[in-house]
This record gives sequence, structure tokens and C-alpha cells, in this order.
Amino acid sequence: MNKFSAKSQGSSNKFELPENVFGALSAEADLYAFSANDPIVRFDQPIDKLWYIVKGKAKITMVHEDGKQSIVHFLHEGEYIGELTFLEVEKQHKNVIPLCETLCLGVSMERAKTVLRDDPEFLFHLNQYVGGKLIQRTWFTVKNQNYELKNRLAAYMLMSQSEGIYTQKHTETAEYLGVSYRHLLHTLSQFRDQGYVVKVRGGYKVDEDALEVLAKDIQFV
Amino acid sequence: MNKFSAKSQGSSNKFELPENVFGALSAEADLYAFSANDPIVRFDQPIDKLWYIVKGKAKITMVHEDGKQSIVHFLHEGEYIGELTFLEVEKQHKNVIPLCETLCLGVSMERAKTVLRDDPEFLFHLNQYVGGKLIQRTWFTVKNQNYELKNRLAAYMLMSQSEGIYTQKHTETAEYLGVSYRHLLHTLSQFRDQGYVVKVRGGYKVDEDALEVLAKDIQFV
DNA sequence: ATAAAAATATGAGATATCTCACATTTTGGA
DNA sequence: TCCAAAATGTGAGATATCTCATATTTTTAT
Repeated sequence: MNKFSAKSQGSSNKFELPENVFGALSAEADLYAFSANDPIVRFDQPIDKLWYIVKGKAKITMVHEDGKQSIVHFLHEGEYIGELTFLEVEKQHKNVIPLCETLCLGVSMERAKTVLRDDPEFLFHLNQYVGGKLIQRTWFTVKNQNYELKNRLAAYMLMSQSEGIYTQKHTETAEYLGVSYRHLLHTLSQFRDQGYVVKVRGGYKVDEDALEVLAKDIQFV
Repeated sequence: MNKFSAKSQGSSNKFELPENVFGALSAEADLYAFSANDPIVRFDQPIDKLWYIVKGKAKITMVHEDGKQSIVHFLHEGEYIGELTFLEVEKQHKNVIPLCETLCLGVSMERAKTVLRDDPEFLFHLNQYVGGKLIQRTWFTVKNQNYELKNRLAAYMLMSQSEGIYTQKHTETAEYLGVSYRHLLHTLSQFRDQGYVVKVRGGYKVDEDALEVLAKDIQFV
């Protein structure tokens, strides 16, 4: 993980740094770069910063008693990390692992807990963020338990595909959708038999129209 | 649904009305009583109050395209209703149906949207509430998809039992746990065969020690 | 009190999903 | 470059769960 000064990023940036994501503390934010798989948060270590993802994406995993992990969420640009620690409601920590080169703004958790607690604009904004995540998760849970894998997988492939090509790792997809790797592969091979997907170098080309039908109204966000 | 003045409830109350759940608006709250199955919120009607449950419990159901409903959450004393509408992040409304005689404090949604938006203490408190629900739901989802019904049912029976007797309706339990009614009954009869539960008038007497083993670390809240 | 609706209950067959076993290919690090 | 680890892929059998059918009991409304 490398640290930069958020301020020192001249006008040559390839993207705009967001201005106001930490309310009254926005001026104190620093920019950090994480490479893929370089943990942003580790389940066995305290969280000393409140983060905001500027670019990249990450997965949150929960560590089970038997050492296995489950992906519980994906985080994308514009999402916070550590907000539940800021709110002092997080019981057990999770791992947050970048899936690719990821840039984050970070402010001191200690400062946040004193300053942002009195910042109604930030608090309302954070409330909307957390509320939105609650809706996402509730919706996902209901869909997840009422449809079988072929439907959920179709929706997931559509959500995560880029330019018609699906490139996710099967191991992670299986974890996220909560099915065994074996069964995921079985369903995927049915998709191939039926022509819904075609294997190409580096991924699968998806027949979006066919998958839309299967995906019904399942919405990953 | 009957309305009372919150103020007019003299000292003869059987319970204390909470003081500060609506922050700066707490003085404007009125007390309402709903009988079982008398909807507090209907999916096809706007939510014009922000609610707080003083006594009783309710279920939130989501209406599917085919008209079927799924229970997505239970609400107990000390929980809010309509907070996602207050935050302006609710996309589709749900039904909120009391499971028994239920008392709620309510304040005008319109007033809340103007006054409480600038009340940092309330916003932080609400943030903790919503964050806590997000954690609950995430945890529940992960457990729900990694354990089979016998484990989830054991945890659910322990959670919802009172004085060693489980009295929930099987139809609702099946909905909530996301399994077919048939399979729930099948698992329940296995519990009976193995002596984990004994049918008594009005419910099932549960062997808490035996169920604890099955329930593992699954935690409904 | 009666009829209708909901909840409870059980059986049988179908299938979605899991576990385990094993082979091949790709990837990441020394 | 090479090795170990991770990811991919397939087969076979077990089982958790679903669908459908149907009967009885309890609750609710008239």
C-alpha cells in the first residue's frame, strides 16, 4: 500500500478526486493505492481509517470458524469502508481485499469519530449510503433464496460482464452466489450446451438476450 | 388503528414511553395502536409517518410480481418503520403487518424530512440503527446460505421461543427461512422423531440443549 | 352456528445442489 | 525457468429441498 498526498495530485489526474465525501474532514483526506490482493482491512487488525473508494473494486469476506471465507459483498467506486466501525456497530471485522489496483481516500478514524459525529450533512449522506446497502442486501437475499442458480447466475453474468464478455473467476462466483463450485460448473456447462455462453480466450462471451430472460427481475447492484 | 395522545398517557402506563427516539421532534410524537394484521404500512400507499415500535412486533413483507409475498424481516420493540423513506432511498414499498397488538409512536414524515435532517444526534442514532440492521441481514444471509434447514430452524426456534415453548406459525416460518412448507414440516417431524421437540397444546416444547448444538453459531437478532 | 379460509399434516416422485474423487490447465513467485 | 498453488473441468453417487396431491384440523368471518 502506497500513500500519496491527495492535495499533491496535480491537474494531470486521469480522473477527478471527489470533493466532499468526508464532510467537514474532507480537507484531511489522503490518497492511498492498494495493489490487487493487498488487504485494505484485515479481520484480525483494528480499522484506523475511514475509507472511500475512488477507483477500483474490492470484496468483503467474512471468516468462518472453520477458516473458510465467504464473500459477502463487492465494493465499487463511490463506496465507503469502515463506516460501521465509525458508527460503532461493527461486531466482528471482515477482510477487505482489492480485486485490482484500487485507490482510496482515507481519513483518521479517531478524527472522524470526534468531528463527523456532529456533521449533519455527512451523517445524512452516510445514512443514505448505509440505507441503500441495506436495501440492496435485503433485495438480494430474497431473490437469492427464491430463484435457483441458473437464474441468479444469469443475472450475475449480466451484471459483471463487460462488453459482452464475462471474466469473473468461477471460484469467487461460486462463493458469492452461495453454491458449490461443482454445481456452478455444472450450470455453466448447461449454459454452454444451450448456447447462452461461448467460451473465448480469457472468459465467456454471453448472449445477453438469452440471459435476460433467465435473469428475470433479479437485480445485483 | 387507533390514535392516542402520547402526552395524555398518565402515570398509569404499564410501560415507560421512550423519551428521545425522534430527536428534536420527540415532543410531536403521537401514540397509535394497531391490532394484529391491521397494516401499519401498505405497499401501494405512501408512508406519511415515521414510526417507532413501542410494544409488539411486526413483519415486513415484499410483494413479488406473481403476487406472492416473502417475509424479509421481523420488527420488534425499539425498531423504526419508514426510516428508509425518511432517508429517501426506498425504492419499492413493502407491507408492514403487526403480528399482535402493537403500539407505535409516529411523527409526521414531512416534519421529519425538514427538521431531523439537521439533527446530528438523531442522525447518528438512526445511522447506528440502520448499520446494525445491515450487519444483521448480512450475517443472516451468509448463515442462511451456508447451513441447511435443520441448523437454521434450530436457531430460529431458539430465538423465537418463549419459556421453552415455540409457537410460531409454520407457514410464516417457512416463508422467513426461505424453504417450502413441505420441507419445513419434514424437518420438524425429524426433530420430533429425535426428541428435540415435543408437541404440546399451542406449540412445541423445545429441548434447548439439543437445539443449541444444531444451531451452531447462527444468530438471528 | 355455519361456511369459508387458513393452517396443519403426510406421501411420493422429481430435481437442484452437495460431497468426494481426480485430471488438466493456468497463474504467481523464487 | 521451473515449481507449487490456484483455478478449471468432469464423473458418480448422495441428499436436501421442491412440487404436487390430498386429507384433516383450526381459525375467521358472517
